[in-house]
Amino acid sequence: MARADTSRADLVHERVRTMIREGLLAPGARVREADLADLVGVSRTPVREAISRLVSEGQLVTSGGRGFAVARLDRQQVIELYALREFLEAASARFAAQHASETEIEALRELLEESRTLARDPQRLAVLNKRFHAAIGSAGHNRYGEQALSRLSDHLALVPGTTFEMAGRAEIVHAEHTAILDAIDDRDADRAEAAARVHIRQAGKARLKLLFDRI
Amino acid sequence: MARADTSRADLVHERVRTMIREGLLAPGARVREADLADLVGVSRTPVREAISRLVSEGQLVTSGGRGFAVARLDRQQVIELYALREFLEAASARFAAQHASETEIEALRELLEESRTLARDPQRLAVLNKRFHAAIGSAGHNRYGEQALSRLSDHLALVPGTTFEMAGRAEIVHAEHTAILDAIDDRDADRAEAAARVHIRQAGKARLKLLFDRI
DNA sequence: ATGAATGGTATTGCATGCAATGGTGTGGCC
DNA sequence: GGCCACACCATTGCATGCAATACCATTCAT
Repeated sequence: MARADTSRADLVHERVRTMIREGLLAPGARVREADLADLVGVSRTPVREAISRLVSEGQLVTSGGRGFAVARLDRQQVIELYALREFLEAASARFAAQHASETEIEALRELLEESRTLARDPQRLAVLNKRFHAAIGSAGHNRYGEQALSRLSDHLALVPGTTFEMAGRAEIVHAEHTAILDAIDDRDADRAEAAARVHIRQAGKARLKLLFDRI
Repeated sequence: MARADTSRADLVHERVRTMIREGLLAPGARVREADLADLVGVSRTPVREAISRLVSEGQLVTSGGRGFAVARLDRQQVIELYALREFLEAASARFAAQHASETEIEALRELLEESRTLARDPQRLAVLNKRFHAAIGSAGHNRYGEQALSRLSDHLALVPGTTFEMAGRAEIVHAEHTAILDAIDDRDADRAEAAARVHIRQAGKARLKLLFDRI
């Protein structure tokens, strides 16, 4: 079985990522090789490969001497994460302004419409928000940028809560997203980059405020 | 043996990275699990973990149905790499301007001096150049930024040749590095960011020219 | 009652063995 | 002489088994 479009290790890796993203595996939660092996129905060997990758990616940490745990970010890490995100989203927006196809821009427009009209609850808005940023990343047609962004998004999933719980946040985000998309649509790379940067700076501020209030 | 400061998988991973960085493993070179296991003196299990990580990082690719090979970047990938690098180095420079200690700035100054006075051959200059950029990354005190930069540097190692082979390149690089460091020293984040961006754009142009000429 | 020592146990780290797969070389046939 | 088929072999994917370790609970002594 030297071939398989997706190895069992990939399966486990993806499964854990999803579980973290969906909150089934919260920061600090313990992760055991044998448990994962049972859950996915494979032996410990591919599980180890997946875990090894997740540790090197920073999603899991080796918990003392006793197994692994989902990483838990401290305040400083969240600050650093958003500081870098400012640049990565700015890069994405610029690339999208330069390289997005008309179809991709339309898809972005639809995502924006959906979050404005259909979505009310914070959870759904948070999902749509993630999709919007991922779609910009993919519209930039830069493999390295997209991968860096996807990894950063994995790390963001380790920060508890969503800023969409805050009153008025949805409207602000919508306005900022619109500004980014309009700039991309106009093929104005500088403006797209600047708009993305402003957006992430505001998002970071909101996030830290939320984190500070609830801790 | 549930504890070891560095597992055998880490050892293999680091070893391969180093071999690629130092050119012992050129892009396209075949990589076999058993060979690596013999080389490092471990069994195939930790080797597989390391390879799995290297593949997910993009350093290795699964070569058809037959084993692995060191990744080979095409022209488009090099373009994308430098497009992203512009942003990551800009981020690094900004962070360094904001957070570098005086000691770190002094170390940067010394690296610059060394490459101006001591180094003549392209290989040595390329090494010093890498160290300079890595030092800026580390002086920024942003874990995520530093890791993203280190990963990008691994990818750069997959591009053959060095621009320091080009006549007059050393002087240009030195001037641009000086501009970045001066801005960091002045704690002028905007200027540092802009200078880094200009530098990488020029570096990218030089790199593509070199690649185009030799292919 | 509290602290320290000790044995048991949960859990990882690694090696080995086996099966599956795809390429590669060889021989036969047209 | 060229082409196709077949068998072999190299190489990976995975499961299992064993050893080592650090935690945890329990017990004993003070």
